[in-house]
Amino acid sequence: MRTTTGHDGPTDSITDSLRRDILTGQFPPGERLQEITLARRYGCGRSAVRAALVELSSEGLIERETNRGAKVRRITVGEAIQITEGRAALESLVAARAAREINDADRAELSQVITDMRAAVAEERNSDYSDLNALLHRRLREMSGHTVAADLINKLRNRAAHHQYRLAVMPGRPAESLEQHAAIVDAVISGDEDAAADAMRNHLYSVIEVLRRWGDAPAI
Amino acid sequence: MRTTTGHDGPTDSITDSLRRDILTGQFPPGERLQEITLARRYGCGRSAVRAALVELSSEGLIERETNRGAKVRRITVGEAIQITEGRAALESLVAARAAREINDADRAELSQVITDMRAAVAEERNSDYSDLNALLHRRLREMSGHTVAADLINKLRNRAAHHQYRLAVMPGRPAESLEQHAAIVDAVISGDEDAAADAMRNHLYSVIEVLRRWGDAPAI
DNA sequence: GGGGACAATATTGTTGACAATGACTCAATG
DNA sequence: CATTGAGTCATTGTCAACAATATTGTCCCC
Repeated sequence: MRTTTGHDGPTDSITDSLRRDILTGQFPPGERLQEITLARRYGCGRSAVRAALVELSSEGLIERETNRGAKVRRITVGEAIQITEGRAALESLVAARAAREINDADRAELSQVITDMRAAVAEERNSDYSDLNALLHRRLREMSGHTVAADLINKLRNRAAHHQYRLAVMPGRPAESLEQHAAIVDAVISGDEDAAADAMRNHLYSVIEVLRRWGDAPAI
Repeated sequence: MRTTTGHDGPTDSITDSLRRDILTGQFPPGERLQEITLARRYGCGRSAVRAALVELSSEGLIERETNRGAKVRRITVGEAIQITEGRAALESLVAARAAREINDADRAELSQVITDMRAAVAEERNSDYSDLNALLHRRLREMSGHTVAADLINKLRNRAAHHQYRLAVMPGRPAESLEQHAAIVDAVISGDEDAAADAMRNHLYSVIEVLRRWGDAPAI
């Protein structure tokens, strides 16, 4: 069951519901997050909401001022670049580790993802490509077995989610990033740790290049 | 004023007090953190304690289970290695950025830190050397201007603090790490981004080497 | 008409009580 | 003697009321 408000009820924690609603844009950057309003929205008391606000604040998704409430954090392009630089450092580590730990089943799965990506780009199914993109990065994190880095990357991805989204709908961008993803998978499959790290870093610094071009002409 | 319990009162937040008490070993790994006990200790209500627990949990310092309370997380050697690998990825980014942003005042300051380090090692003032070590890394983060990476590194350092401490009192270790720190500073001062990143990575992977040797013979 | 003091309102921070959940004790039973 | 069950206890999760604080609006005086 999924309601139109975008939350499933008390099955998952209020923190997860609120995080999802922020990431999906139900609460745009800068929006005030009033405790009593959120409590009514999610059908719980203020304490649960407060716990969620504390947690999301430490994740960098919202900012809280004492006695002045919480609001959705507005991520500048400059900060999005720093976030992606951090991701580049950590995801290259993860890619190298995945190349070391790879097995045959994982090799087949990664190849399949690239195949699906090519199809999605060819047929201009941008949404599917975006999903496959997330899937590829997630599976690489899982294969690496590096839980510490994987956890940090997850939080960083969330923080820059808005900017990442704008990237996915940029004309010509999927085709460009497809080749970078293919290079990453090639390196991981062949077990070349250094090449995997380089390919991943190269991919994310190309993302940074796009963000930097946006820096001069901010949109939305 | 500083009491024997090691907290200053309500001047700083309960989160900071609790974090400090965990890092200084007042609450050893595995210790249960009971809300009502902490509330009495810090002279506040349970809600403030709960907020602190939520935050420290997301920092990785404690683990919380629903309806079962919180306890200080026990960091295995394996996890300490992963944490240091993450730090290596992020601190090498920071070192490179510091090398790019360096100015003359910072150059003089970094040189002075190395000079002080040499003196501390020569006179076997291990505690002083440890402080200078923290100072050097912190100043490099500040000079880099990379707040995102600096923040993540801070949290990672906290998580592995216990293991780092054991490292500082290891015989012969300060002398070894001194040369690595000197190499980092040399590269940063000369503005060579790649060399700075390499030197920092080299330093932290030498830390990992020590941790790995400990893995076979865990102490304390 | 403008500025500052002051009251009114709205919102967060805190406390205390109660409900819900899990762990433990101990006896009864096979 | 081990096991299972009910009952008890300790602890966390939740809620509602109250206090503290910031914001807004109003009135008076200049």
